[in-house]
Amino acid sequence: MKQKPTLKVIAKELDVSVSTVSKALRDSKEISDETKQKVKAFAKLYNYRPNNIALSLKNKKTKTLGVIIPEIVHHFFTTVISGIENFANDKGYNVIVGLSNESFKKEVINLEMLANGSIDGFIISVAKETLSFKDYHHLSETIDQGIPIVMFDRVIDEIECDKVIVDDIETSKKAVQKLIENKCQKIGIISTKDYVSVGRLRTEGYKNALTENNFTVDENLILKIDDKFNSDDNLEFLEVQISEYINNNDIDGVFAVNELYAITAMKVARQKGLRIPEDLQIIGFTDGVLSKHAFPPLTTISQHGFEMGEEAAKLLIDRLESVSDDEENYITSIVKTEIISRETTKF
Amino acid sequence: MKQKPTLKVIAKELDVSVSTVSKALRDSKEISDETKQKVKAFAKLYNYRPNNIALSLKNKKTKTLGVIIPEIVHHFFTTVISGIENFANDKGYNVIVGLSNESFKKEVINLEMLANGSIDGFIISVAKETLSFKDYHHLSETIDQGIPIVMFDRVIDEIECDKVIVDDIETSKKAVQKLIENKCQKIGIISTKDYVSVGRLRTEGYKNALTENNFTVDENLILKIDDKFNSDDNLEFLEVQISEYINNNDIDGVFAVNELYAITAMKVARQKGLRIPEDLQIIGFTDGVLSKHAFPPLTTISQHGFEMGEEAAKLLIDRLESVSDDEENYITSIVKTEIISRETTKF
DNA sequence: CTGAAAGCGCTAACAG
DNA sequence: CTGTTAGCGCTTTCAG
Repeated sequence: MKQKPTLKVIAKELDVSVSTVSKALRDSKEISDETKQKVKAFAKLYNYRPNNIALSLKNKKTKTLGVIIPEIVHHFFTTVISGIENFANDKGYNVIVGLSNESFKKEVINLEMLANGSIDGFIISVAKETLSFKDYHHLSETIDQGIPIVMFDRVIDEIECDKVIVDDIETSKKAVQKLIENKCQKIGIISTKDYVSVGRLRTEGYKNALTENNFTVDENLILKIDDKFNSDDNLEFLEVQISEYINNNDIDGVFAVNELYAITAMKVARQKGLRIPEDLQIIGFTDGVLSKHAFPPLTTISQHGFEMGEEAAKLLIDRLESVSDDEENYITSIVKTEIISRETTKF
Repeated sequence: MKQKPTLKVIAKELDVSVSTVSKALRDSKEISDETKQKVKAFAKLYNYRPNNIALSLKNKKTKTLGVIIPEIVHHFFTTVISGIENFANDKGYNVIVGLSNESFKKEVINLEMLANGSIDGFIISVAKETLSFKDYHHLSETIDQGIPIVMFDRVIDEIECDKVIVDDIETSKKAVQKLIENKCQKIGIISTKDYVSVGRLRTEGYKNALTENNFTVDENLILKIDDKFNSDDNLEFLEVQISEYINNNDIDGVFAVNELYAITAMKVARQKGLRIPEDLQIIGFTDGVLSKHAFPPLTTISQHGFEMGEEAAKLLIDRLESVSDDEENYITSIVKTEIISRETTKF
């Protein structure tokens, strides 16, 4: 087992000083070509690589980003991470991921663990529990300490920071619009509780589309699923809620706020003997594996998670590397969505 | 924006030395209760937290694990990460993820980027390209440098290190056995090219089951999909390969080496007018969202990714924290699998 | 052109 | 009981 060489050992070996080695390797013009050659050759031979930790300590920056998400077993978040990784790596940054499992406490712990020098900034999608508690002190405190945060997807209006979102209202409106154009008469929405910003906004878009088309908004047609916790844990619970909803309401079109809800609605509807899309048209949100491989393949709104990730990483790195502290100059970036028409809608 | 306090500022503020503060905070018995009280109160007030980077530099360990996987947009890997995170966090470790995108080069870069002090050890599932190139120098070199590696799922026999795998041969045998018991007469397998260890082994298990039951092994019934790259990128290619295979072979049972292959086979078979499970029974490998939400829900082998992740993290942390360097004492841990019977098999 | 020294934040051996 | 010092690996003045 051969140890990693340090500047010190190279210096000793070559009988020069540490600072000479350091300078030679960074091609300082203070150093003679001869020594440079010698040092570089030696360094290459022994495969010298500067120690990241030492650099971090010295430079007060780690070149790593902390990403905190509610859960990783989720196609959307996973594509976002890909986007972040992709952009960050190109810029020489690493990515540490922390999972909150939708828990406020775990989110706080993760944040604190990483805020002590491990990372330069955060990219975060807030846990449902945090949203429902409305306790954001951990977030404002880290920003206060000079660690920038970029929020994506589930954002908090009260916190000032860079954000990347989808235009939930507008997008949802378009989806419902499509259902209306497809001759649906009674259109429902399967959403989340209102404290989840995306659920609230998408519901708003749904309502907007209805009123603009002179449909009346029937609150009974708005199902707000209660799943504070990992949705995989209570699949059956989800199913009964949706099943009840579909049985009690004679809808012919439904907009679901995420893939899982859409898929489940489809399953339940089929059990009830409804044909899709003839009897019931369905549009989901988030274009993941489930939608693509569902039977029939689901018409859905593509959220472009990869681009969101890239954009979030870009905003964060820009802020980290900008010389000026434009504290007030926060930007919220809206990434485009598109409807991918597959087979759960007539057109 | 209030700066993070350091020992130094606390020391100055309280007019004691840095080491006194350090010792007081760690409850050293060298320090008087009075000073301890004072220091701790102050530290709490200003929310002091030791700087991770400084600790890392001092201790020569970072308490973070590097996880390198081929792609993150993949349910199995994602559950493994969850397992790793879960175990690692409990032990006070963080997790950095690197994605190789199945590329040899990116794998090497990721490894090198992190091996320079950023992490204490690696957990890795090897990229397909690396497997096919058979170039493992980056792996042996990092082990050589004293950085332990734990491989999972896609492992390399030639490299000595801890490993976490599933008993692919035995498990696949059981799956095929089930098909035989379900009265399938002509059973095929949809696998990967042989350089992917799991594909090779699962094919071996398939053959074993057949011969043990006095079936003849027909090489035509063994489809080896060629997808060096991200399978999402060439879905259609996958589909034509499987479609051709199903059309040319009159099989009534098929074992697919992963979810996607199984789902695709199902889709293709249905297009061909085959009823499932009446005309064709299908068993997949890896219990992910696709299998669960497929129509009909897929009978599959649960690979227990979460447990694999936990086990990998455990092996790595054990090795990191063990005093003795049991270089030779590598262990390969086999995690159990189980067949989850759903609706693509008769029983 | 080269080296000594200081410092990033922290710990620990050693003096006092 | 408290402080000084050295050192982790590196960069960067500042002297020489």
